[in-house]
Order: sequence, then C-alpha cells, then structure tokens
Amino acid sequence: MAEKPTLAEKVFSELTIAIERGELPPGTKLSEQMLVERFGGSRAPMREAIQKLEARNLVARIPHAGARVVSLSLDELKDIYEVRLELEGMACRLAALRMSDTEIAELQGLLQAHAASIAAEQGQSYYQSAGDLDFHYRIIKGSQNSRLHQMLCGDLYHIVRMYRYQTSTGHKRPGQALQEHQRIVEAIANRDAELAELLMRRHIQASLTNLETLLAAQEGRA
Amino acid sequence: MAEKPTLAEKVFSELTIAIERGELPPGTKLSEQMLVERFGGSRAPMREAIQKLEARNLVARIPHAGARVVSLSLDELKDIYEVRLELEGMACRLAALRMSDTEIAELQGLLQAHAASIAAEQGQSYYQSAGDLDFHYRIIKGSQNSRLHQMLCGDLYHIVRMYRYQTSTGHKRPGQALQEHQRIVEAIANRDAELAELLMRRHIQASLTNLETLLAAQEGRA
DNA sequence: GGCCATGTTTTTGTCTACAATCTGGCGAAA
DNA sequence: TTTCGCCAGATTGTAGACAAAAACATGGCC
Repeated sequence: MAEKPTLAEKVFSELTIAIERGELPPGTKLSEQMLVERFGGSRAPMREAIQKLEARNLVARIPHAGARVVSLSLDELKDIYEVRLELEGMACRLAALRMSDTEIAELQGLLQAHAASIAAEQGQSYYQSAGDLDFHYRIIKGSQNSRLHQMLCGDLYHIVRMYRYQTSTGHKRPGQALQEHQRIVEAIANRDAELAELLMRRHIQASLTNLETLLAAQEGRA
Repeated sequence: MAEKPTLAEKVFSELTIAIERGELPPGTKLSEQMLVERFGGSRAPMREAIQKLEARNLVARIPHAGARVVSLSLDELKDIYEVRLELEGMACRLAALRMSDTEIAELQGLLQAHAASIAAEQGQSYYQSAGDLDFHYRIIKGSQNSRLHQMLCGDLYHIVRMYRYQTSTGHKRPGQALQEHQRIVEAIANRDAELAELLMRRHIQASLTNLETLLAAQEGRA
C-alpha cells in the first residue's frame, strides 16, 4: 500500500509545495545541478520533475537556457482569474444540477464547521487556506466533469494558491466569504443553477478585486 | 532563423501530428525503445517527448508501465466538449468586445473566401479542416486572453482534431457551418457580445451532436 | 570610456550502462 | 483442473559521462 513514488515525482511534489509557499519566488532559476544538490540523485529525475512543473505552468522553460519559476504580470493574472471566473461559475451551475443530496448535505456541514471556527476566533488563518479551498474543491467535484476538475484543480489552482501565499491574502473578512459561501450552497440546495453560477462568479470577482488591491499596495511599497 | 529545435521537440511534434491523424490510434503503446527505432537517438529525448505529450493530455502514462495514446470514453469526450462550449463561448463574447475593427474585417474576408471555395465545390474537405479551425482560432485570439488561448489551442484542440480525423467529420454540411459562422461574425461586428456567445455555443453544440451520432454509428459498425 | 571579439566556464541536451519494476508463462501443489 | 508462486524477458527508472550550446568575463580595439 505504500506506493513507492519515483524520485522524479517526489521532487516534483516538493517543488510544487515550495513554489506555492513562495519559498521559491517567481523568477527563481531552477538549475538541474542545484536540484541534485538539494534532493540527491542524478540529473535525469530532476529534469523530469522540472518538466512536470512546466506542464502545470508553474515554471517556464527556455531551450538551452533552463527553467525559472513563473512570474506573472498583472495582466496575466487577470487573464487567469477571468478564466477561473468562467470555469468555476460553470462548475457551480453544473454542481447545482448534478450533486447528490448527500453531497449537498456534506457541503452544508462543512460550512457549519467553518462558521463555528470563525465564531471561535480561530478561523482567521484556517478559513483562508484549507477551508476556502475545500469548499471550492467540493463544488468543482460536484460538477462531475472530470476535465473541468482537472483544469481547475490541476492547472489554475496552483497558480492561485501561489499568489495567495505570497500576498498572504484570502478574503480579508472571512465572515463575508462565509456568507457568500452559504448563499451559494443555498442556491445549490434549491437546484437553482443560474443563481448558483451568478453567486459564484460574484464571489470570485470579489476575490480578484481583493487580490488586485493587495498587489497594488505591494507594488506601492516596493 | 532556422531555430535548431532539440531532438525531443522534433519527436514530440511529429508524434503530435501522427496522433492527431490517427496514425497512432488510441490505446497504442508508446515504448521508448520503439521510438528510438523510429526516430533514432537515445532513450532520453524519447522520454522527454512522451512527457510533453502527457502534458498535453495526448498520452496517459502509468509509472513503470509505459505510455499509451489516450482513449477517451464517450463520457470523457462529452466532458471535453462541455468545457469547450463554455470556454469558446466566453472567447466569442470577449472577442466581440475586444477585437479591433481590422481583425473583424479580416474575419469577414476569411468567411468570404470560404463561401467562394464552397461555391466552387472544393470546399468539402478544405472547409472541414483548415478553414473551420482558422475561424475558431482567430476568434480565440481575438479574446485577447492568453491563458484562454493556451487552454483552448494548447490542450483541447489537439483532442478535438484527433477525433475529427478519426471520424473524418467536421460538419456534415459545410454550408450550414458557414452560415453559422457568418451569423457569429455579424454579432461580433455589431459588438453584441451576448448574442455572439449564444451563437457560438449553439455552433459547438451542433458540432458535438454531430460527432456523437458519428461515433454512435462507428460503434454500431464495430 | 564604451563596444565588440573571444576564450573560459557553466548549464543544458544527449548518450550509454546499470538497477528496479512489471509482464507473461511455466510448473508444482491443492 | 485450477490456482498460486516463481522464474525469464522486456520495459521503465536512475546514474554518470560526454557533447553542444549559452552565459559570463576578460581583454583588445575604436
């Protein structure tokens, strides 16, 4: 059951986490030699790990010139959020139509737990990261579209997480985000697909606006 | 200007074409040794080519067990089209808002050329492949969203092309497809984003329906 | 003083060899 | 006869060395 992962996979997942956490800031060069020194082994698995990162758009590779952690311009970030807005709105609409009653009940339970942890004042950090992502993840899964799931969770979310960590954002007021989440689940429970989509789009739009102001402020300080 | 591509890239692009054309049918095993015999060189570049194919979802790799050309179930194909419907509808809406007048004029010119080639009875095969794809490509580019462009052209279209070649489809009646294209461009020229999106969605929906009937027929014969 | 040519150094691309893992078939025991 | 385990072959994962390309520094020239 231990499922022995290959070295390339281990390096890949460790680097993924490191990049998301900002331990390897955008623009950092990833030379193969450097990875060998850090993880051990030979260059072959390191190359493979870098290629996997490239496939997820976490690094950009230039032939004969190595790989660097992606550094997104504000415009590119907006493009990504624009796509995310569309796809996750779609996921929410489909989830309203396709989720089982059991799944919806679980989602409601999740929000209650979130509400409790916020009321206990410990929600600040918890809700930002794990809670919010778990909520979105369940809805995406509820869409029951494997490709949609792959695109959102496989590609876009890594980038989103990366910029969240770096700006240490998430919604500034977890209370408001929770309220939005509750309305969304309400719409899903009522099988109101169009409303669910609309609410999700607004929710993500708010998230983007929030991220933009933080980035602008960060820019100002720099 | 000759831009010396690496061996891995050459193998990758040749394999991409071969898979799209159905020369390597779904399920075909791609062993590294086999690629060495076919393309020359050593195993390392072949591995890299296979990984690039995996990144584009053209092959599926299982650790220690090799890579096979993807074989999609009908459900998976529907999922892909569902996503394409959404994203390309979005692209069309954005294109209506963002394309320059010049680009729109070029698009209109393209359709006139198509109309002429169809009238000359040579459109049958031409319009199916290059013409249709060119039309969609320009609209996607017109959305001016780089990530959207990458997702549609980089990932989804290879799969779509692959299944088109295999079923030798495209729209059964190029005349009708052209008419739909003309209406879409009309809406874009009027900057009517919502109508443009709606028409594009219908256009792709029709394309999926068409593909489904062809696959069903193919299934029946097999 | 600034700019271009050039040689050195580093890094990537490729090759060959070896180790680990999977696949398929044979034979022995129930 | 069926099923389990084991052995042989093939295939993938990894290692280390060589070749080619790029980045960098140095020195000469304008």
